[in-house]
Amino acid sequence: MSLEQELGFRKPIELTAHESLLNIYYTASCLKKKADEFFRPYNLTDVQFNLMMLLEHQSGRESGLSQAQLSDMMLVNRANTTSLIDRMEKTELVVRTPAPADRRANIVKLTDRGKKLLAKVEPLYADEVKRIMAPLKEPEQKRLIKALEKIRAHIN
Amino acid sequence: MSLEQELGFRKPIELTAHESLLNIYYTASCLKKKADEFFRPYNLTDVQFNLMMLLEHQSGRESGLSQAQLSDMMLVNRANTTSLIDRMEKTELVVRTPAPADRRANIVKLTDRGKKLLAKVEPLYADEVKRIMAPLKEPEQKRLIKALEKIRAHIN
DNA sequence: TTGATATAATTTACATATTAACAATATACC
DNA sequence: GGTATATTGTTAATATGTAAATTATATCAA
Repeated sequence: MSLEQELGFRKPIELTAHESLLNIYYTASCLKKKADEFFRPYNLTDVQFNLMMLLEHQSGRESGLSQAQLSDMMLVNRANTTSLIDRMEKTELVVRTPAPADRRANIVKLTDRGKKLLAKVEPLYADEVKRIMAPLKEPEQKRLIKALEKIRAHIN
Repeated sequence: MSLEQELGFRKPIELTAHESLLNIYYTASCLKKKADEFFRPYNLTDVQFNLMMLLEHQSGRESGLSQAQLSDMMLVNRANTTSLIDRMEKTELVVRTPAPADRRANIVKLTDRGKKLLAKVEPLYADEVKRIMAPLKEPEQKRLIKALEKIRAHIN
């Protein structure tokens, strides 16, 4: 179903480039809503889950990532990471520990509770993602990824 | 450039379906950042501009749309539309007028100031959108749109 | 007609995003 | 070594998104 139909537009979007852009926005928004719904029973948000995934799968041998590293990997600024981690410390999913080599920096680590929750939710999340993307076969997904990479490369 | 490279991931994303999903998210996020930057000199946000576009191009002969109609077309809920229009009334871009046929409803209309600003910004915005989407030729954009439609159709 | 239900907008509480300004600490260079 | 500059994280102000509860008004159905 086209964007115009889904949103109840009375007139078509004239510019294909604009229609492409709005489709990317709108699809991301639909995916986010679905993700919110998926994570709610676990008292998690998609952003919090994403941060836990980064800590689990992207942290090196030292275990844990600095707030600046997390900010970069999540494409958000540092101010936002501060309050996100504040909330996640309150629910005991992560802890801040001082960085041994840099007294300005915090290393963020998963707590045992965070690790346990992630271990439970992650396989269910993977199944859900596979289910949602199933209408596109692997080569179609690869083409989609390439197209989006081309656009990002051209934004700035 | 791949998502992993752009975000400085140390390990690849294993699931193609997950990589597809993250690419949609991150591309939308990059586009949003670019849009924020584009609209800042006009004291506008992308959401405010989108609402003005809807009022200009999607409202019927009566001129203006109810807040509920705007909510549906913008993918945001009514709570959010209330505060968005509050802000836009303060900056005198839109006005609320009572709906003649339904005393519960407000009809939102562009002010003269709103119309003038839109007339100035819209062609510049169209150029920018064309520029950003230029790396994808028309048929590639159509394929991208179809792929995103397929995903949305399968979310729920 | 009335009583149940639905819809329009608002309010509240909260999560997440931005920028700008700031303090503390590192780093680079003369 | 000492100074200029950069980086890390925090705070404050603001914009945007969510859900849930509330008020006012419409609509449907017995």
